[in-house]
Parts: sequence; C-alpha cells; structure tokens
Amino acid sequence: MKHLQTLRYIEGVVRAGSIRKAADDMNITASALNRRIQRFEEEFGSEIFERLPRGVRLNPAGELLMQHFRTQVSDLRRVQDQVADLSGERRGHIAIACSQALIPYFLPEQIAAYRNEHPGVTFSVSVRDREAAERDLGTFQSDLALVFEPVHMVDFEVISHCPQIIHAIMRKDNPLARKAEVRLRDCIDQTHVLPSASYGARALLEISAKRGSRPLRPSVESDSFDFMRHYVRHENAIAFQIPIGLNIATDDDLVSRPLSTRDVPVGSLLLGQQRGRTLPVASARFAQKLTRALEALQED
Amino acid sequence: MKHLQTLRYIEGVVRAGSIRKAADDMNITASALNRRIQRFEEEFGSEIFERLPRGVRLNPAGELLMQHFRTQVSDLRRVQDQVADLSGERRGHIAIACSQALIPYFLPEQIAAYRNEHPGVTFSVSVRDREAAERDLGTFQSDLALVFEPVHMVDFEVISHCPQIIHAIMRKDNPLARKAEVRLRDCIDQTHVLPSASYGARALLEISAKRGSRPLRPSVESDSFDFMRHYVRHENAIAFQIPIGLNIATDDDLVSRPLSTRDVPVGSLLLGQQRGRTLPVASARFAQKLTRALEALQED
DNA sequence: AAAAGTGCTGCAAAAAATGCATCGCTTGTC
DNA sequence: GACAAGCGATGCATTTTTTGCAGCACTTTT
Repeated sequence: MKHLQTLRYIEGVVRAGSIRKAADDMNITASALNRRIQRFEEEFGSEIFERLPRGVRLNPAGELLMQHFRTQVSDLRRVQDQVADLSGERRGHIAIACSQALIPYFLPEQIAAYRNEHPGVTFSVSVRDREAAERDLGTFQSDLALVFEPVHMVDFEVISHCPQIIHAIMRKDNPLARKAEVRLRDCIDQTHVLPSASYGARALLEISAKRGSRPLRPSVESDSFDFMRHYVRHENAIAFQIPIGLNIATDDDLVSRPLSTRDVPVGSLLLGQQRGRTLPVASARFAQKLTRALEALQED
Repeated sequence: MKHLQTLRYIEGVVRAGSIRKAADDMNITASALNRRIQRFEEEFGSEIFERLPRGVRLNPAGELLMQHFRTQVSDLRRVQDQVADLSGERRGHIAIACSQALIPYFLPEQIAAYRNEHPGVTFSVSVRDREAAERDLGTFQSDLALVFEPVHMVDFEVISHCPQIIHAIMRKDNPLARKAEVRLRDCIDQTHVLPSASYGARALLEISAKRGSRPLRPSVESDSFDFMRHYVRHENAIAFQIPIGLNIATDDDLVSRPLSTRDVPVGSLLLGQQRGRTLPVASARFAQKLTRALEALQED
C-alpha cells in the first residue's frame, strides 16, 4: 500500500537506529530517506525522532505515532481480508506466536487441516516464550498467541483455554513408570532436568516445590524441550512436559506420567490476542477452530 | 496529511457521485483523479466503485474501505492531539452534534468556559435531530452527541445522562400558570403546539397521550423550539420544552411548569459517542466537563 | 438525430522524489 | 591534540511520478 510507504520507512529507521543504516537496509539513499522524514515531521506537526550523535531514536511523540501506524496497517489488512471474503475466496495471512510444546504435533496438524479447506490462507509460526509472545501481539507481529501459563499482561485477551497437567517424562525402565501418576517429590529425588526460567512449566514446578519444602536441583536446564526429551534417553533422568507436546504412541522407549495434582496445580494453555483488537477474518476463524480443537482435547 | 490524499479524493467522489463532478469540486482534473482511483484500486486489490452510466457508486468493498478510512483519519487526529498534549499545549478540535434545546444556554456556556481554560481548542456545533446526531457519530463527523431521548442505535455509547422533565410553556396569564405542576390532559384541552415527529419530546408526549386515550391535536407543528416559544406569545397556547433549553429569569411574559410525571415519563438527555471509539484528548476532557455539568444540573 | 453526460486513455508538461557530493558536527582512537 | 569514522543535513542535477489537455467510446436525455 503505497500511501504507507513513508511510515514503513520510519519503522525501518526505528529498527536500524540510524537513518543511514536504515537507508542501506531498504535500498534508498540516506538523503532521500532523511528528507522523507523531515517532510513527514513537518506535516505531522512535531518531530518524531531524537537526533543523537550516533543516530536517531523515537521520542514520545514518535512512540505514539508508531503505535497508531501499527494498528493502521493491521486494520488495513483486515479490511482487505474482508473484501477478499466478499468475493468468496478465503484469503489472508495468520501470524502465530506459540510455545514450543505446540510445535511438534498440535499446530502442524491444525494448520494443515485449515489450509486443506482454505489453501489461500498462509501462516507464519514463531516460537516465543510467554512474555515475547504477548509482546508480539502488542506490536501486531502476531495475530494469535498460544502459550502455557502466560505472564498475563494487561493487553492479553484470552480467547479460550485448556487445562494441562504437567507430565513427567522418563525411560520405560524407570521405577516410576509403573505408577499411573507420580508425586513431585519422587521426581525431585531423582536426577531431573528442567526448562529454563522463562517457561510456564518451570514457574509452576518452582511454586510447587517450594510448597513441598524440597528445592528443585536440576542437573540440566535447557530452553529446548526437544533437547530435554532426548537427554532422558541418555541419562536415566526425569524431564517435564505438557501433554499437548507429547505423542505417546511414537515414543517407544520413553513414557510420560501425569504429576499428581495434589503436588502441582493444573496449568492452563491459553489462546489469546491483543486486547480489543478486531482480528482479520482468517485469524478469527482459525482462532475458532483452535478453540474447538482445545475443547475436544479436554474431553479425552 | 499527504499520505491520505488519495483517500480524501475518494471520499470526494463518493460525495459527488461522479468522478468529473468530484474533480471539479476539488480543483483537480478528472483524468488525474480517475487515474488515482485506478491506481488505488489496483494496489488495494479490488475495485471499490461500481461504474454506472451516470457516474460511480461505492460497492461493498468500497463501503468497508471508507469505514476504515474514516476511523483512520480520526485516529490520526487523536494521535496528533495526544502529541500536542505532550508538549503542554492543549490543542484540538471538538465537533458536537446536539439537539436545539442545548443551543441557547447550556452549550454556549460550557464551551465558553472550556475555551477560557484552553484557548487552543476549537469547536464546531451542529444542530441535529436525534437520528442524524447518531449518524454523525458513525461517520466521525461529530465526536460527541448531546440529544434528548435518542433513538439508541447500536453504535451509540452513552457517556452520561441527565433526567429531564418536559415543561409546558405558557403565558403568565394562562390559568394553568397558577399550578406548580400541570397535567397533560389540561394542556391537550387547550390550544397546543408541538415539535415535529423527529423530536424526542414529541415521541414522549405521543406515548403519554395515547395512554391517556386523549389524542394530541396540535394547532401548529414546528421543528424550531424557538418558533414555538415565540408563537405562544401571540396565541395563548401551550408549548413544550425541556428545562435545559429554558432560562426562566429572562423570559418575563412566559412561564414554564413541569408536566406531572404521573402523565409523562421523565425523559433523558444523553451525552454519547461512537461505540468503542477512543476520543481525542480534548473531546474526552470536554465530555468529562459536560458530565459534571449535567450532574450539577440534576442536583438543582 | 443531437446534445450532454459519463469513465477512460495517449502524450507532453509540470511537479515531486531521488541520488550524489559535500558540509558541519560529535565521538572514539592513536 | 590530530585524526578518522560515523552521524544528520543540504544544494543541485537527474529521474520518476503526477497532472493537464484533448479526444475516444459509450449511455441517457432531449
């Protein structure tokens, strides 16, 4: 959309931190870019950048403007989607920020199913910790976020949720594998590996362990659930994961057992969007689909 | 704001109904305007006008676009106001649509008081019947509406309200003037003049008269409360008006008496805005001021 | 059949945006 | 303390975009 070109340039400058760098990034001369900005500031009625010796930075007016600009772009996209919807074709792009647990099974399946019905819709999927996911919603870099136990910032609006009991992952030959559900203390007594601090599961486990007055002593910490799962194969340890990221059938040498809810509270997987935002047609429908899928999951 | 020029042109075309007329109105050639529209439609990805033999008209896609455009313009203005607010100066423009009753005393007083504190803020005041007032909110032609008994469309969001008892206006020598409050039937028995059908007061009176099974028989109908008040001076008749439009002290030969609430329900003067919209700084503050003023009125 | 209205288009002129070279300034380095 | 490197700003020639004019094809009204 050409009439937003200047604002896109400005966004580039914000990212690059200097006009020259931004000009380089966006295949334009620094002088042309500089003058676009000057012209814009003049008609906008206020400077939007602080001129620093090493570059430029948004001033408060600029921050306001960028917020406005981002909603504007997102609104325009929504209108275009609605128009495409009028003529029968379901078109659009859906950007999702999600936790790792959704990556292996849940999201690929859901997206493939949706794209089977609406091939015109494209997707982008970004793995984000719960805080970054919510931040992405705020800057319109993602339309939807699907995260476990989010930090719950004010601008996060819950669309639907799904309870998830944290499971312990272990080798089949582990003694705990014989029980239907395991106690947290039994896990802690063994060698255990934990997700790093930014994850919801970790927060939940920390709280529970504190209550049980037995501290967590992770042998290994990682921000990759994949790594932790593989690690358990090599050292006979306990890892933790929420069931939506597990597919019991395919893992032949590992098993998962739910932690007793007497020890660890049930967590929530939350689907959310930016508060108050009207989502594009495609995103809204996909969110409905996810909601149904999460409900179905709950009934199992 | 230059980057919205094309959209302003498009709005002009919508108003004029044809490209040539619009081009004339806006000091540009028809060909230039035509090509702007074509270029825009191309990058927008869809036609927005139906080409008719006598001109052009928005198609559904165009309607969606215009709605988007109007919110965009309004949002931009809000951002600019906020920016002006940052640097200490209170600036902005407030557009108000209101009923006639607010014109003589209430609004002039409120606006003057506000402008005394914030001389940078400008106002536009449009007299609108309750339906047109609500429509103005929807198209962003007004920021605030202040109307008696609005039709209450879905997009009208009430900011505050103030009960208003309809008063009968009569000459001092009218026998009814001796009572503290008057009955509707006594008014109807005399010669009476009524506001036209689009007014809230008329609707309220009609309902009440129907309940009392005595029909209204207006000798004169008018859409000007001013006219009706003056008319009463010439023919000894009864007119009706809400108290906010009256200033008892200044009218020496006329008096007003409240209608009994046994006959006519108490009406509401409502201050409202477009549902869900974030008002510009100045408008929001003025709305607060009006709210306080309406509350003070209620305590008298 | 003519007249008046519409949207659309080829081409030259006008206007706007861009690129290049350069200035003045601050910062970090030798 | 000189110097180089990096920054935003600016004058000027060049390129790109937009505009205006004239005229086309078409439909409705007279």
